[in-house]
Formats: sequence, structure tokens, C-alpha cells
Amino acid sequence: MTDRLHITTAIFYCNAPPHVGSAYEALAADAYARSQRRRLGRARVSFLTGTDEHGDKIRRAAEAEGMPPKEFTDRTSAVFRRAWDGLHVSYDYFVRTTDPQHEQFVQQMLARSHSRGDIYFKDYEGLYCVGCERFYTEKELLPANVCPTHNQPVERISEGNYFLRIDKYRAQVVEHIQRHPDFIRPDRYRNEALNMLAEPLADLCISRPKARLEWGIELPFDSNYVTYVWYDAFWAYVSAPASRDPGFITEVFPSADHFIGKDILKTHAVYWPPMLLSAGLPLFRHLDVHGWVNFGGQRMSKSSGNVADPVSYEAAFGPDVLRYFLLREVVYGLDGDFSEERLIERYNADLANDLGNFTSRVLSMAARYFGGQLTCAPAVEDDAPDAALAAALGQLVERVDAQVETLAFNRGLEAIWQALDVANKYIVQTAPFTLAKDQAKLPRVAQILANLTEALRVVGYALDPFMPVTSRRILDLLAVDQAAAAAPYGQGLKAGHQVNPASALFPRIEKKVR
RNA sequence: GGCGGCGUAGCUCAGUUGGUUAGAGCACGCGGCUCAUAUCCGCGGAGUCGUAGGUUCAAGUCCUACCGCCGCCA
Repeated sequence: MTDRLHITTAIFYCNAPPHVGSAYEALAADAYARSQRRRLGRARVSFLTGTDEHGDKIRRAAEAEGMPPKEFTDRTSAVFRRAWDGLHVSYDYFVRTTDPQHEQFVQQMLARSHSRGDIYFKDYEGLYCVGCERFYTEKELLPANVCPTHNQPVERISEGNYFLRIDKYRAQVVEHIQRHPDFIRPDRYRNEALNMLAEPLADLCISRPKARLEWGIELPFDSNYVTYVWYDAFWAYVSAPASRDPGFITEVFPSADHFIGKDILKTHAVYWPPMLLSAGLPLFRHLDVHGWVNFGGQRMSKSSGNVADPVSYEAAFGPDVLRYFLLREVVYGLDGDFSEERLIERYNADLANDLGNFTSRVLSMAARYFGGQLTCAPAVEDDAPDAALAAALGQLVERVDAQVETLAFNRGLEAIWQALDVANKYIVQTAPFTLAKDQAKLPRVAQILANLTEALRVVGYALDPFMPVTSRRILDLLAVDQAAAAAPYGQGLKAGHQVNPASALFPRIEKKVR
């Protein structure tokens, strides 16, 4: 198959700071990107995120703060960027739709569709919701012409606008989805998309008159108009990498994975493909659709105030903790639930007790009995326990990456924890601390510890897509270089290798007693 | 109104093309160990698998209806 990948998150609308839900998307995409990088090599994977900064809502939000739109989005975009940095989201591109490079690219794409005859002008009168930034038909609205998502009356607006032909490409998009069963993942969303595409589609209004809204990219063929924010934002998936790499569009973009939330399935399954086709571009590889992350059982929303700030959780519990929780607990594609209580449960049970304590006991014994030095290489000496350990750790990374490839992040982590279970059991079965009391049995103790240290090494490496900081910390404690870190089980650590003393990776969180 | 999803132990969920006493983690109880972050290992209790029918030698797993929750489309 293809050996280069392009992975994107949605381009986040910049009118409010990120919450745990947007963080989840960035983290899932990041785990996917990191997993693919270790399979294909760093240079073959590009990972893109960014902020969507045009449109009426942003202009209004900026106005409310008494500042120009660009100044407003400079600030909000930086908040996203810092949040992603704080969560160790390893993007290669952070695109802002206000980047000059992006704006030029969008104009090129508009010109292409225009010259192909896919963009036409039409007088239009309709009911417009400012919050949604779109027109509605009366059937879609609640009584008294109230917008169903914003619960606000819509405005009747009459104006000339430019439209992009959508229905022209409908059959082609349907055929593509049918010929590529995993084009939209998971399946449930594929069916919904096909449903949406089953009937004729209205063309997409892609302009706004400057008289009403100036905050946007000017149309290359009519300076009285700017482009609609949604048309603009999609191209952020392409603009920056295409500008940097001339071969991007033909060689890399066809194997793009778009990570999106289920709320924007329609725009990505129905409107984005015709936009691409009309501009003469190929379609992407996967649309990877996730559900909501609820908060304490309730839908997170700014209006109800139950919005969890992702960065504060990393700050409070340590690096990788929110990453672990979301990737372990949420099934990709289904709705999940986030709560501090469950986060602490997971932290203590999985991170402190299983992973942290395992690390601690292995390194402590290595230090206590051999001054931290491995006197032999890992090997299967005693058939039963040694072989069980080798079986649990063998091909672990490959198995994890295979799960991630299908977006089963939770199963990838489960596989690592199953290996940890076996490793903890191995200590009880072999009881090196008992053998160590007998001088004659020290060689066997050394062998057991070499095997355990090797197991820890593989676990540390396997964790990287999900918990990059913890992975690094474990590998640093083991003092292994990059090549040894990535070796198959049994071939990483050598005799004579020196490891560092234990330190607690995840101190237990004691329940607060009031 | 149409289409689709979900409903399995106290909690969160797995359950392949229908096939032996329905599984895991957490929580809880008992036992063991002491290298380790009072951690680890073993054992255990608990479920009429939403309801009612049906197909089958055999159904959580297929069919029908209904109830409840949710999503998409109209």
C-alpha cells in the first residue's frame, strides 16, 4: 500500500478555548500519528492541526472583546497551540486559516472550480442563522422560524451569492464510498453518510457579500465577496503541506486520514469530496469519526458551564494522564464519559499500581541485587515462566500498532496492560527476592531480572503513541538508546547494561478525606 | 414519519460465522507473598444477557412485536 500518510484533526473554530472533547480528537489523531511514525518512519507521516479563524461568529466575538478579528484570533489560536503543546500533540503543521499561504491556496482552488464552471452566481433569499452561519429552509426550523441548534430566531436575508455545484459530484462520491468500504470509519457513520447522499443535494453557498461580512478570504473573481468560512477551512488540510511539497497532492493526500467529530460528518462526507473533485484533487483515504466526550454524564457545553479544561488536568495529575484516560476509556466512534472520579480510579489502578509499581519493583531489585547492572542478556532459561513472559511481550508493539490502525486505541492499551499482568505474575512465580537469599542461585536471579528489565523496555516503547512522556521516562530509566528501545523482545538489552535507580512514575492519589 | 444504533454482574464494558457450567476490569470479601508506590499474586460471591413470542437438536448471538435511551434523515 502507500507508504506516506497525512493525518489531520479538524481545524478548530477559534471562538472559544479547547475543551476535553476537542483535546480528545487531537489526542486520538496524535496517537495514530505516533503509531504510524514508528511503523513507517518519521519522515513518511505528516500530522496537521490548526485553527479556523474567519467568519461571522469570530468577527462578533472579537467585536465583543473590542478588538480587531485578527488580534482576537492571534490570541485564541495561541491558546489552542499551547494546549496541544501541553498535551504533547506532535503536529508537523499548525495551520491558521489566516496564514497568507493558506489564503492564496484557497483562492487558487476557488479559481479552479470557477474556471471549470462549477461556481455560479444566483440571487438568493433565505432564512439565515448567524450562529450556524448558514441558511435554513423553513422545514428545518422550529415553529416561529427558530434555529434548532441555537434556539434563536433566524433572519430573513436576500442577497446574491456564489454557489458551488455539489449534486454534480454526488454519484461519484457515492461510488467512491461503496468501492472503499473503510472510507468512512466506523461503519455506522458510513451508513449515515450514504443515507445523506441518497437524495439530490442543494448546491453549497460559498460566498458572503463584503457589505455584510468582510472577515474572510476574497473571491479571486469578485472582490465584492469573501468566501464562506466552511469552504475556506477545509483547504487547511491541504494548503500548507501542498505549498511545502509539490508532490503532496498527488502522492500523499490520497492517503489522508481526517479525524473528525460526528457533528461535522455531513460537511466532510457530503461537501468536502465535491470541493476536492471540482478543484481537480483526489479524494482522501479515511474519514475517522468519533463521538462526544461527555462530562460527568452530561453533554459538555459552554452554555451549561460544564466544560473541562484539558490542560488543567495534565497540570494537576501529571503528563500523559489525561491522554491515558481518554484513549483507554473512550471507544473511538462511540460517545464516552469523562469525570475526575473515574480519572483517579484509572490513575490508581492502572498507572500507579500496575505500570508504576512494576517499574519500581523491577528497578529496585536490579539496584539492590546487582547495583543496577544486568549481568546477562534476556533469555528463556526456565521454560514455563520465561516462555510465558516472552510470549506476552513478543510482537507487542506490532499488536498494539495493529489495534491503533483500526482506531481501537483502548484495545491497544489493553494489550499493553495484559503484558504487564503477565510480567507482574512472572515476579511472583519466579520470586527472585527469595532466590537472592541463596548465593548459589544468584545467576538465576540475574536472568530473571534481565528478562524483567527487557519486558519493561518493551512496555515503555509500546506506550509511546499513547503516553510519549512516560515512554521516554521509562526508556530513560533503563538508559537505552533509540535503536535498543525499538528492538524486538529479547534483543534490546545486553549483558553489562547499566540501568538507573527506581523513581515513582505515578505516585498514588489518596482519596481526599473531609 | 423513514433509516440506524444501543439496552449483558453494584459500576464500565467484551462477547467472533448461533454450540460445552455467559467473560474482563473496577469495587467488595478471603488467602498468599514481601522485591515494590499499603503495591503484587491466587481464590470467591453476585447476572431470568430490556420485555413477550418465534425459528432451531442448540440463541446474549437469527426472526417478529413491544418498551426505554440515542443518533441521522425528512
